[in-house]
Amino acid sequence: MRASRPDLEPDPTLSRKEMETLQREIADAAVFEDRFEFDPETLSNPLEAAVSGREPPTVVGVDQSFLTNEAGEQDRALSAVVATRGGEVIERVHAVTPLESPYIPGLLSFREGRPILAALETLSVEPDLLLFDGSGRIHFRQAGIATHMGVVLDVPSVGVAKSLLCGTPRESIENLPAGACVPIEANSRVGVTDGTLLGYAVQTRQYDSPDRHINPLYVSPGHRVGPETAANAVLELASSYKLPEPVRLADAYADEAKRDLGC
DNA sequence: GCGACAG
DNA sequence: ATCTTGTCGC
Repeated sequence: MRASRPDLEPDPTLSRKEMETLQREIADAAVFEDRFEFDPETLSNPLEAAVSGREPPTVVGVDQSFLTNEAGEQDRALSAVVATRGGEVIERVHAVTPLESPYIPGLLSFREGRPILAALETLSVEPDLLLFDGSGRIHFRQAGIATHMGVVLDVPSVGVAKSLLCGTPRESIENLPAGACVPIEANSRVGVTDGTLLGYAVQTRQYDSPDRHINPLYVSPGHRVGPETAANAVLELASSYKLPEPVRLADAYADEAKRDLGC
């Protein structure tokens, strides 16, 4: 698949100031509400799809690993993409590209965006929904990597982060029961009116015993998906593990492909 | 000036 | 992200 807005692609050579300006453009172009054709009830349930007479949507997970050179420094990114439909893997692709930018909190898409787009260009199926490891709207300028990629490709996307970049949970997120969702609202660190709903802390799994507990995921709209749909999609797609299946599979594939290259 | 900060 | 053993719980 190709970019529908190549002018908004993350350019690693931009100055920090220019990157932030581009992110505000991305946020302006982003749609943080449902605007897609597929039936969200059929995301991972083939039976629902059969009953509704529609084929399940193609959900694609994206993750990265990094390769080291002889000197022991990270010099390349490996982007892994796993496409699923009705709970089954239908295609896997990956791409290795040179690293062009360091990791800077808030500017992740300028480090990982190009590699991701390179991998997605080799994907033959058309994604109905893209899942990224990282934030979407939960971002200083409402333009996390899921939002940036979703806007550039104009495909519905969701951000799935393991820790909270910014924003404030409306209530305690300690030891939530499986299935629970707690709103994450904008605070003074986010460039939008305080209290704006940015996403949800989503508890996909939880231990039974009260001894130790699992932390929630932080789910936010990337593009063309509202916060409720994003949270429900992640709950729907997380069958047996904390991470939604497409992301978990992409995570494993990123490591597998890395090993096959000898680290 | 100080603190905070996805992967 | 990555470097890594043991350890707790089902």
